[in-house]
Amino acid sequence: MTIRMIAEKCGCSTATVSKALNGAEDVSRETAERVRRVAAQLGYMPNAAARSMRTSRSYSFGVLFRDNADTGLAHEFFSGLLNGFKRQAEELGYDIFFISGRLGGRTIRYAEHARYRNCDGVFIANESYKKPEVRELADCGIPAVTIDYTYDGCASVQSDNYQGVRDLVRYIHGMGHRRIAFIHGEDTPVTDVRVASFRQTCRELGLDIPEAYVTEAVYCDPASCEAPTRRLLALETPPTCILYPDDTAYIGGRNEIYRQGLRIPEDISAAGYDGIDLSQILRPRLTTLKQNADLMGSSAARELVQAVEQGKDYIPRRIIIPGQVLPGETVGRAGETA
Amino acid sequence: MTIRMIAEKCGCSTATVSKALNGAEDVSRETAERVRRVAAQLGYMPNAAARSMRTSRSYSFGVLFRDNADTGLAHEFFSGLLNGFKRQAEELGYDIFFISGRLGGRTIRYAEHARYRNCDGVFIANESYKKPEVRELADCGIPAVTIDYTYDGCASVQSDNYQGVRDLVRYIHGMGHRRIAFIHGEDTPVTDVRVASFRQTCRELGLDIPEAYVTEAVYCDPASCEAPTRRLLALETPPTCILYPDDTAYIGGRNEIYRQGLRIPEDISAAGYDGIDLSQILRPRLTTLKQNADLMGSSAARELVQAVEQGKDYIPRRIIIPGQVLPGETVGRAGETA
DNA sequence: CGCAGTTTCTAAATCGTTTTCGTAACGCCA
DNA sequence: TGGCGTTACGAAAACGATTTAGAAACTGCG
Repeated sequence: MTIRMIAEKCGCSTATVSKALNGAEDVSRETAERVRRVAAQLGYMPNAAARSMRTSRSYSFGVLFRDNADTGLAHEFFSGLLNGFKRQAEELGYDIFFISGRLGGRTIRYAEHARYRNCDGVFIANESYKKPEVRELADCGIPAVTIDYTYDGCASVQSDNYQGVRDLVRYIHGMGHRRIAFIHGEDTPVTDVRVASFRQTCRELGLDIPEAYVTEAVYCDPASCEAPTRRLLALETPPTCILYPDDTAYIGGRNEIYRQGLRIPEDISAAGYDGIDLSQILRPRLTTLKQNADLMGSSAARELVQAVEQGKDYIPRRIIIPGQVLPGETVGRAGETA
Repeated sequence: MTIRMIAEKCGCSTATVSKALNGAEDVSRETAERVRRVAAQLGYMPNAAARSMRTSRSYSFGVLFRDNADTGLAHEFFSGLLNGFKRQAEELGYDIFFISGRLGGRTIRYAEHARYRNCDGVFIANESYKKPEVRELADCGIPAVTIDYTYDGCASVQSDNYQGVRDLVRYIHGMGHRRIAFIHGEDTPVTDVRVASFRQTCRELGLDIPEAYVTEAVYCDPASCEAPTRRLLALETPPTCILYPDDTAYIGGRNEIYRQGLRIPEDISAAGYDGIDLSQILRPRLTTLKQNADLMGSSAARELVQAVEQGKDYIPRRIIIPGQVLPGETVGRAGETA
């Protein structure tokens, strides 16, 4: 079913058919209707490749997700991000495909891949922004939106990690806790923000946080939280509440706490981050901060469409999406102050 | 950078450039090398749309994943499936994009979407195979591979659910259990196979399974497992081990078991299905059956490439991927027989 | 009737690649 | 020299859409 067949059946030219289907001005209402009727009847679908070649618009977005580790899509935060992006992008008329570093047994740079597929925009999430190859992609002239990271000249959507940690700490403080520890994730820009917010918020609240209370583990790696948890519990004045890098990592802490014969939250309180399903399934229900991954994804899609359609006029924006404290049962009321 | 620019710079025709880059026979080695050198130097990338139009091959696969529910990608089994498929497809030279029911604010049938994008093959996973629209996609002439479901004329990759349940039950039987209950998922073809295997295996083992031992919950829905678990534990002769629909759903059972003041595995044993990360993180570590999602995905990609490249000659195959019992700590040794 | 203006349509070029078919050049042999 | 086979290359035609520039038809007006 090409445009030519419709033209023949309608007794008009392909130009007219094209214009009729695209709602151009200079085609009479009757002709337009006839063309559309015939097209529908023949089950016509335009050929994306042909259209793309002529218009140099593919109506597709490339998505860059970490492809090495298994954690690419498995993590609920990122799958939520992708879902939100996908849904909104499709609603606005763009399909999405994955940008990868391999194609046909050969290694290919991300930017090459994006150019090869002619994508109109790229969505960069869950990749190491330090890699020069990623920066090349962000800078290669194709509009891009990044997640939780700012390149200049590039729009970004960021989870409000500063306010998130702040809200969480204030909530915990409001439950009476004065000795709060933070086992944070490995060194990344996001971690920097969270730790900075933690320290600043504690300062504002007049809490004295010993250095030993701020320690490092690995995101999504429960085992990495066991030793830090053990060390915290063994301190002379242990914390009354521990913040974990994320909900998944919390499991490691929880295992360690139980192993020590302690109860949550009676003996020690704990909080996670992300607000994935798991956190709400566990008993006691985890107190955590829910990141609005879906909204982040859909905002990114809307922003990317703006960037594409405004072209040169577009001014990159930074969109901050707030999270929300999800009070669970793992942060109990602490009676006394430290 | 088009092929024409390379031609000019090399002083030859576009035909020669094309042939040189594609490794055709009738081009001298020197010319081929010169062309390739210039192409690399200019950072040439072919235009996928143009190539696709000419060859009517897009080197892309459409992927159909359930897009309504949130569970689309969040579930580790499906994200594993997708990851495996994606990696292998890209290795073989195919990009992947998502087929969806919406495009540009309009509703579109899956098959239309697939035709629009000219994809060379489609990968159908995690969708209700009962929907006529899905069947239309599978039948629309584009080679397709389905997961855990057989359409005729269509290749499929299936997890060996029969053997999986069988292995799991035999493992549990080997641990001394004689009263085994199965809380299975909602009515789907996969569930049918698992329940059939459960009954048959029990029969082979000479176990008498009362009707009340086989009951229904909902996949990935922990809450749905609470009541069935409660009912099982309240029976006059309760089971000594309960199989859950999947690892996630098990959490609901676990919560209920703990609420009753019982211990796992001392008082009651339990097993999951899927072998997602969560199962190995929990303490006690969950005894479960690991489905090899990654291998299923990559097998599907290989099979789809076969189907595409063999064309008419291709004979659809059904590929069965075995799972593996992951012995954890939730199935204990049962002392006596029932 | 002639002219200008408007509406509706079409011919043809174009996007970047692959592929077919033709042919020039060359070497070889009789 | 003529004929033949081989090798290396190029001209040109596709693929299916959009778009530009212009033509045809019609209207209205003096």
